[in-house]
Amino acid sequence: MYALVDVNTFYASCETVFRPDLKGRPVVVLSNNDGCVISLNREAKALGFRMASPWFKIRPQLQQHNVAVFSSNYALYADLSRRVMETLEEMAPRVENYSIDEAFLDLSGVANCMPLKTFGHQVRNRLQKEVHLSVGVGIAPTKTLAKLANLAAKRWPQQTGGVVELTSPRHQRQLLHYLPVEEVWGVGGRLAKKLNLMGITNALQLAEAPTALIRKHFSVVMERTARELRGEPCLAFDEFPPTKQHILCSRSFSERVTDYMAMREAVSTYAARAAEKLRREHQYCREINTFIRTSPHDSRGAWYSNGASYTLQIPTQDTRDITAAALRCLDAIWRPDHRYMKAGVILGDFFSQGVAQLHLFDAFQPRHNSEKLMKVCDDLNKKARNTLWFAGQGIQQEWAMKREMLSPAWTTRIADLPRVRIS
DNA sequence: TCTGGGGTCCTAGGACCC
DNA sequence: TCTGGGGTCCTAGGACCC
Repeated sequence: MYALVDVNTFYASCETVFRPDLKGRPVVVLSNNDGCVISLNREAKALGFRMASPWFKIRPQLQQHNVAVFSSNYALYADLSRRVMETLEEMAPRVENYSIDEAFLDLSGVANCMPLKTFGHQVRNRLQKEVHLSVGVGIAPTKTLAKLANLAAKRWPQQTGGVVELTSPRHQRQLLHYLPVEEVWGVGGRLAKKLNLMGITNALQLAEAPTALIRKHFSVVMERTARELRGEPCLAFDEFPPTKQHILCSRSFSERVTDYMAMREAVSTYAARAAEKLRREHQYCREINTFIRTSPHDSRGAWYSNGASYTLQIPTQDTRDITAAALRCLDAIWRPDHRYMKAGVILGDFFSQGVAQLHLFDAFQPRHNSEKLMKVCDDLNKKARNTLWFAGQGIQQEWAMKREMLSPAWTTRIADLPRVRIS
């Protein structure tokens, strides 16, 4: 048996934890750059506001309804997420940290101690009391069913008390019959449309469709989803996250970038940040990819989107190598006279140590003392962000993202408070 | 009339998730 | 004026191998 625990309206809830004055008030959280809505609490949803609405379009209505609006504050969300996960780890034998606001629990053995539903309520009560966040709990024999049980717990909080146990086949069929197929985990808009054309509109019909038919029209992913709905586990429980295959750092700019030097600063900054993430994963990479693009919504000027990649001879984790490669890629794809909206750097082809395989006649040698130098940089920046950076990243960073309604870093150190630039 | 069989690796693109 | 960021997995097709 698995449980899926998921924090209700996570980002919006985090913003209210330290602001009791917001109780009962609608709250929304905006994406990076204060672009669009990415989290809304129950009150904001009840007013008819929707996910992904551009802020500039709904701003007047938000003001009119006295909605509290926040820029996203990832330092705060990550810290509250950590507290949730730590609490869950104390309660369940095994925990899979699935996303910033959800975890699967392996409930093996729990039923010997108490009814599973009781356990679900204990989890809920404890998180409410200790972390001041409200969660939904779904319990079922497969991950996909646990997801649906969780959905039901959140959709009918009054009737369910926030906990749904979906262990009996009869209850499973009832719920599946009720839910449209696009609500199933793994079925997105495109696949739902295709399923609907085949006459499969609810989750029960997908569960009962012949495997051969599903396999004929879809990939093995859909077959697994259908089997999971029938109660046959196909998705493994991953207690330890597998090592990443790619690391990406990208941002939209606060204003369109047209200047080559500004773009170099941005790409250098993302490369440095990606390198930092790489070192935190204790990996070395060989492939560096840079992409730049204009806005698809921009009616002025032609749309342009391009990327280039560079493969190093020797895997590296040194910011200097990664930045140099990222800038080489930029030079290959940079075209003047575009209004760029976004750029990013992707690292790939990872190795767990620097010198994986030296080329027989290789002129390239690993940099001397690279690891030590990078460690010094990381340690300094860990104490206080942006203590030390490479000159190429720039100082003014006019293109850096906008976060005009950022909440304070309630839970973390003073050093992490939003930095005020003194010029 | 009629031209093998069995693999690997890589990449681009499409789908999904939060 | 203004529309996020960071990931995963699978498949088809091409190049290449013996």
